[in-house]
Amino acid sequence: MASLTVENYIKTIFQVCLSGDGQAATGQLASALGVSPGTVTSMLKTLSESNLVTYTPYEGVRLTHAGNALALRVVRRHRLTELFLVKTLNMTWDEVHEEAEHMEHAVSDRLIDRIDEFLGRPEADPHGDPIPRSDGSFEIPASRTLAECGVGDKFRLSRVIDQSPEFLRFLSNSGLPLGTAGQVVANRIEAGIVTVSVEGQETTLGRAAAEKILVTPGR
Amino acid sequence: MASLTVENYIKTIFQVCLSGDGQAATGQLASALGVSPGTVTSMLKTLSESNLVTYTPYEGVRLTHAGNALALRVVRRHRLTELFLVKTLNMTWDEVHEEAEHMEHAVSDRLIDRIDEFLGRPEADPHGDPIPRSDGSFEIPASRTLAECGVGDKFRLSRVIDQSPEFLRFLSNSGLPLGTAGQVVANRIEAGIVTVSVEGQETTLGRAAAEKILVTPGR
DNA sequence: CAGGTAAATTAGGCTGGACTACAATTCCCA
DNA sequence: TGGGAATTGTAGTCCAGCCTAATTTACCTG
Ligand SMILES: [Mn+2]
Ligand SMILES: [Mn+2]
Ligand SMILES: [Mn+2]
Ligand SMILES: [Mn+2]
Repeated sequence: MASLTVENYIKTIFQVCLSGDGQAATGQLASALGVSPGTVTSMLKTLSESNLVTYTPYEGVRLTHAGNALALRVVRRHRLTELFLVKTLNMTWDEVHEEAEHMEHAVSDRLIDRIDEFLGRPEADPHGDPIPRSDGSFEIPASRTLAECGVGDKFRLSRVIDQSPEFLRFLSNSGLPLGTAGQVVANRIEAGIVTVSVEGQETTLGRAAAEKILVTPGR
Repeated sequence: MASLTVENYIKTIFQVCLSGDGQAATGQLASALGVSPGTVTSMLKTLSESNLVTYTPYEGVRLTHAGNALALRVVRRHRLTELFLVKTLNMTWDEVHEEAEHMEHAVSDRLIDRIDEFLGRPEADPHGDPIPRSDGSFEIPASRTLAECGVGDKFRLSRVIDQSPEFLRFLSNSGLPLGTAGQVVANRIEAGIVTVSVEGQETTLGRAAAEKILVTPGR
């Protein structure tokens, strides 16, 4: 059984690898996990001996097949837990991450499978992040950022990259929850602004914000 | 913040004290927690220094006010979690204890309060154990064992002492879930047998089983 | 009331997971 | 292309929780 600490390392390596070049650097892990670089180095040796990662000093670390499977299980527990809390207790998408961060280590895979069934085998969590399936399969739906959209493009808000409670609340308060359908009415790179129309209501976002929002073609 | 280990010690001390003379002995804690007696002794010193218990070597340990408050919070989290799993996922009373045993350390008090509200501020968990309230109050409803009932007594099954999955499943399969109303039709001490009638159906239990079942006056 | 037994404590040791301080490596730019 | 800065790795230390073995205490019984 992997300890809570090991699960957190593996999940973090998974996420850093996904959002980069497929490798995780010691420093990235250290800051993501809130520990010192030396601590990461020694843990990487441990994980390597457990055959969860392949580690090349001064170069980086990547997950083995077993490590990837463990990461997917932890991510699955996290995301299904988040959705479960939203669906049953009406919690909001800015509240659930913190709770799931702890619960992901405490719920059994059996319980998670029941939650999965209860929720009707959902494909995405409250932030639009895809949910790994119990058989270990995992697909990332195609999408682009709102900033990449051209004027006139119709879209559906499918995923949020910046999951800080502040940004999520900003989106909710701006009438932009997950699933929102709308149309881009302006995208001025020089001005660093994207304006969208949602149900007749126009909202203007800064470019940085627009880059944190993923959309699929709408309507 | 109390660690998972500390929470487990405090909860166990609480339970051992309740089911005995108000004191917990080192050996009882060691076997309940599955650790060696020496380990318990050293932890008791730690807990004592944290002012969670008062510890008298060779005599026993009891909870301080702060220790009692912590124990009640852990028990509250455990029991509300159990009931939540039963109500939302239709889990059975023999399945939920194991899950709650882990989740009780992972769910925040804020989340538990929302679960409490969602469930309508229940007074008892799926096993009939009373749920401590968020203000720290805690009452144990009066009851007696089924074995203490006389012939003709009408009862309602209010709580189960032996919470092993096997016993709980036995009760379910015998048509004796929590809340069952019935009547004692025989109680032969010599034979070590108690017979009850539930909805016209008679069931005979051994004395040991009858002592593990608590009832309130029925009808 | 002495001695044996059961329970508890102490002593010493181990592992996982963290830190700091220092040394080595890599990278990047002048 | 050499040297300084940033990054990474190493060494040594600490603490929480656990263990076993040896010792001490308490209790009971003859
Ligand atoms: Mn999350
Ligand atoms: Mn999420
Ligand atoms: Mn339980
Ligand atoms: Mn219970």
